[in-house]
Amino acid sequence: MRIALTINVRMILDNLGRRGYTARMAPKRQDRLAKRITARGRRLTDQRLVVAEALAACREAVSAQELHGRLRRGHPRLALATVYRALEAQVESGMARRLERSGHVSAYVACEPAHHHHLVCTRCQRVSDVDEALLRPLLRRIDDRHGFTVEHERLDFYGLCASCRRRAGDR
Amino acid sequence: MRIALTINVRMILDNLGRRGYTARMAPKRQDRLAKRITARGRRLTDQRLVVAEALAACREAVSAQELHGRLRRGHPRLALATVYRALEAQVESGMARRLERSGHVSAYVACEPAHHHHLVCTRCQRVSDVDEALLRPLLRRIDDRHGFTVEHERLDFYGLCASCRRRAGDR
DNA sequence: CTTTCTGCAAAGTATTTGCATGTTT
DNA sequence: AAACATGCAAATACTTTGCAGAAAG
Repeated sequence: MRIALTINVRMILDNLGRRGYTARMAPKRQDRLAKRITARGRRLTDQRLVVAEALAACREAVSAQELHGRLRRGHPRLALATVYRALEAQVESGMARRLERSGHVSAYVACEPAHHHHLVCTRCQRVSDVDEALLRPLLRRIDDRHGFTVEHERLDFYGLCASCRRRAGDR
Repeated sequence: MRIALTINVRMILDNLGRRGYTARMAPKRQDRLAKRITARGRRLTDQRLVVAEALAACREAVSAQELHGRLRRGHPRLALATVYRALEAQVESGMARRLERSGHVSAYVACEPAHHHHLVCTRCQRVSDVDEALLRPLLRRIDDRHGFTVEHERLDFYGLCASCRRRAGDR
C-alpha cells in the first residue's frame, strides 16, 4: 500500500477502495473479514483482503490457481505464491477450509466461523454449510460406540441441493 | 507373471507366494482381496495384489509415494506409476479411499466394502472405520433441515482413539 | 489372440521456497 | 526501526501419460 501510512483498519479499507482494489463488498462485511485476517497477529495487506473477499464471494470451491486466474485480471501483480500463502493463512485462522478435488488438486471454500462442514451440490457445484447442531448427536454416538473422542472432523456431503432437486422434478 | 499360464486365482496366488511376491497374508484374505481386485473386469496382477496387500496391511493412511518406497525394497521393479494406477483402481472399486493430508498430498486407506468413513487417531495415526449405522439419522436430519439429498459423503474424524485415550489417562 | 497392464521416461501440474524489496505495525 | 509479506523465479514435489513390450483372460 503506497498512499496511507495507516491509522486503522477502516482507513486502509477506504484506501483500497479508492485505489480500485476490489471493494465490492459491503463495508461492514469487509471490516469483519479484515478483523479475521488480522486476528492472529497477522498483518492486513491488500492482497490478503482481495483474496479473502474473492474466496468469500465464491459460492463454490476454488483452487488457488483458479482464484489467481480470476484475480489477475484486476490485480496483475498479484503473485500465485501470494494466493497460496493467503489461502493457507485463511485456513490456519479458520476462515477457509480445504477440500479435496478430483484431480488431486486441493480447493478452498470460505467458512463461516462456526461452520466447517459442507454440502456440495453435484449438479450446480454450489457449496453450503451444514447446520452444526445436527452433528452433535453423531459425535456423542461415536464416542459411545467406538470410544473415540473426536477433536475435529472433516465432513463433506455430496448430493442434490434443494433447488436442483426441485428443478429435477423433486427427484 | 511369467510361470503360470493361469488356471484360476488360487493358482496364481500360490505362484506369487512361491516367487517371493509378498504373501504374508492369510490365503483366505488374499483370495478375498483378489476377488475384489478382479471384480470389475479388472485383471489380477502381481503388482495390484502386492499394492492391495500392502495397503490393507497399513493401519494408517499412506501416500502412493510412501507405499512405493516401502514396496520397492521387496519389489525393485515396481514402478511408481503402477502404484498410482493400482491405488486409483482400488479407489474406483471401493477398496480404498483417498484422504487429504497436510502437505497437499493425497493419502489412501484401505476400506472394508461397506465402511467408508474414518476415525483417524491424531496420536497413533491409526485409522479405523465408523459404524455406518450411526450416520443414518444424520443423513435424514440433513434432508429435513436443508432439503439436501446426500448421494455420497466423505467423513473423516480426527481425535483420540480408545487406546490412546486410555493411555493418556482417560483424557 | 485380444485386451489390459507394466515400466520407463518424459511431460504436466501443483505447491513451496529463497531472497531482495516493499509494507505494515 | 523491526517484523512481516510480496513478487519473482527457481526448485520441489506430485501425478499423469505415451509407448513398447509383457502378461492376463
